[in-house]
Amino acid sequence: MQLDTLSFFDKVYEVAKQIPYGRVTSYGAIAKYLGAARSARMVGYAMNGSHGKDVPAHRVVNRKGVLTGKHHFDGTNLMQQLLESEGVEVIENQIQNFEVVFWDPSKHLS
DNA sequence: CTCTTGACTGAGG
DNA sequence: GCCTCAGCCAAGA
Repeated sequence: MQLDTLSFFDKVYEVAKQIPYGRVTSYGAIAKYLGAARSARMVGYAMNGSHGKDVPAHRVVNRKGVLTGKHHFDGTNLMQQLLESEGVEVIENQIQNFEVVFWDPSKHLS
């Protein structure tokens, strides 16, 4: 995939789609992988437009493993349910065993 | 071009 | 560890 021909938003989507089932990553990790480590906010901002696409936005959380973006999903706990259905334990918007389920794109992708 | 908007992050207290 | 502040920067108006 030629990321250089895509807009920043599209790059984020491409990486997000690579997140394995039952794993999660952070906005900063994605940004870093894209070579824009200072644009973590943009990653989250980009996810705003991820609706309608096959982007697992629920697998992207902030560095603490907190579902900061759950408010952008339909229900109040839809994001949490999606994660739990994948085997990720979530309590009060906080991912449990975050270090275990964390998936770093810069380490798993070429 | 300028200004605003953030689903963030790291540093400092 | 928590809270607050400031820097970050792409996209859209």
